[in-house]
Amino acid sequence: MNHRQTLKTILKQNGSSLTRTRQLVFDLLRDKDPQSMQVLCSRATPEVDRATVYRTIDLYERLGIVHRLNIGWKYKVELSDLFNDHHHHMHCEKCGKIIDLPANIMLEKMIETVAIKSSFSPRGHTLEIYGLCSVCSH
Amino acid sequence: MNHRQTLKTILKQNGSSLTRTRQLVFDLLRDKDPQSMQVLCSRATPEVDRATVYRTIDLYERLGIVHRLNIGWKYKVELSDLFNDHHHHMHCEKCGKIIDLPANIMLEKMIETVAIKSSFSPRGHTLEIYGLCSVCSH
DNA sequence: ATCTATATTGCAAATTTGTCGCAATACGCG
DNA sequence: CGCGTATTGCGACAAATTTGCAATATAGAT
Repeated sequence: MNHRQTLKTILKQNGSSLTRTRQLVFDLLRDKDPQSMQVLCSRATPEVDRATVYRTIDLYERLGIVHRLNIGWKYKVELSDLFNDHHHHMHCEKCGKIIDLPANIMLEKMIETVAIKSSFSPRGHTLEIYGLCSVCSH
Repeated sequence: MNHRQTLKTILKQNGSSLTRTRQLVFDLLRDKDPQSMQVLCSRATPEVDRATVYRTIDLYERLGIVHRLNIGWKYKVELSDLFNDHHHHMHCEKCGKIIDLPANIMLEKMIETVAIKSSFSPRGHTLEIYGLCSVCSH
């Protein structure tokens, strides 16, 4: 099943539909990794109103379509693991670059395990590493 | 070195000083784990002005004194590992409870390792697990 | 302790970010 | 095509965060 279909299916399960607007927001999320609402909204305008972008992201987050993460100060959004390989981020505090860190099965397993050990039922997690990228670290 | 001294030293290294105001904000952070700016500001008022609370938290974050984390949608702040044992958080999506998860040496080590393997110099990381707490999961 | 240069703070205003109500429009389904 | 419901735009709000600037506090020298 391709991504568009997946998206449509998830929306439908929720009694919602894949409108032109929602498709557009999805596409904007698709072609660029973590982005701020600021950027997202300005890229969506004037096709889509700011309020609608917010509403769409709200919906997408509730349905697990997007994922919100802290990069530096404000948050950014990106497509969830349903549309992306599960990964984490490393954030260079100097140049601001965001580097994807492919998930490591061992690591994921361990994270899940420690949660379960505390009798928590994990649905997912966010791991953000901050420090200096290879270029900035010397 | 006690915490007050540590704080003072860090500030001094930055050419800043530990003022009455900054001490107060520090104390507010101290006696309650992750809190929103909302709460923090209202607890600080009227001793300290809202704008100053923000400025202080900014400074504290730049200096690694506080740590910002996403709990659901909004963020909260807490003292960094310098003043707390390093730990992660589990966030119950139903009741909103935040559960501290003591750091696991094995896990921490592994996180550091994967970062270094990608020639990144990690200074720290944030791990937030979301899902359902033991009470809400049935 | 007093003085001085600089850092910090409060206050009020501006900006930015996120929400809401509601009438107009688009969508899914028969 | 036509109906009933979901979605959107728009403008107004409300909340959160930032800024300029004059007043005040602080560190360091005397």
